[in-house]
Amino acid sequence: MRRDIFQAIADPTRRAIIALIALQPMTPNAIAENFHTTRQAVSKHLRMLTECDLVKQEYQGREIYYSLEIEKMKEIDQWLDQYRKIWESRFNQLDQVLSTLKKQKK
Amino acid sequence: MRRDIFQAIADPTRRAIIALIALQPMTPNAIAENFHTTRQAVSKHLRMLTECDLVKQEYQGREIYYSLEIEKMKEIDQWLDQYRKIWESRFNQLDQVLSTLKKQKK
DNA sequence: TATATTTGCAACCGATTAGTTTCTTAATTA
DNA sequence: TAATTAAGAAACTAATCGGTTGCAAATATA
Repeated sequence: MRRDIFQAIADPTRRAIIALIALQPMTPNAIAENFHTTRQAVSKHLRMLTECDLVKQEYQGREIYYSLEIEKMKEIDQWLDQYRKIWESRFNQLDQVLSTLKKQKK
Repeated sequence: MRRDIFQAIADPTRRAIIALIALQPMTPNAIAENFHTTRQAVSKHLRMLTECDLVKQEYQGREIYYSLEIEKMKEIDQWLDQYRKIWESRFNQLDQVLSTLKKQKK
């Protein structure tokens, strides 16, 4: 089974779960109330998110609180970095063109 | 068929294609040479990437040059923004704790 | 004009996915 | 202690995915 962060965020329900538990830790039941699926389906998503370290569990009696492992999200940011460099350099090129045009006007 | 940018970057081959054509426009044949799959499989990936506007085509005779639509990559960056806020605020909180400790030492 | 090259599309195949229902385990509460 | 509640695991299903082979269309070249 492929189990990386890019696979994890590919599913819209999982992205919604991530957004929910980013705000505060939640139990599977509480999370499932926000979706039109069964608790078991949410549980499977949580399992996958846990397996790729995007989410951590905290046991409290028979309840389990899930919360976002924000550090893991940085991996996406790091991957994006190579492309950020590209769009920033393009922006700078545009900036140069604009300032050259400005100088010519003067 | 689901066809959004998060689905598009979920596959490792597609991420590799994106990285390749970010550097310079390439034809499907040239791209396929870099992978252990058929040209047709690459073609299917390119079709999907094109359908969600991550890639643009430029026709040149019977050849088609594919290149990255860097603007589209910003969408991931924008989605990440909500989480970037979280990890930056946590960092600031840590920063505050550290500076408080420093003051107490003095 | 005949042949070769570049490409996309359709049909098919096995594996994976996202969901369901059913069941078990463990903790709480009446 | 018995009933209830929270959660995960297993088995199943329909749909999708990533890949293949075979084909057709369009362009380039001999």
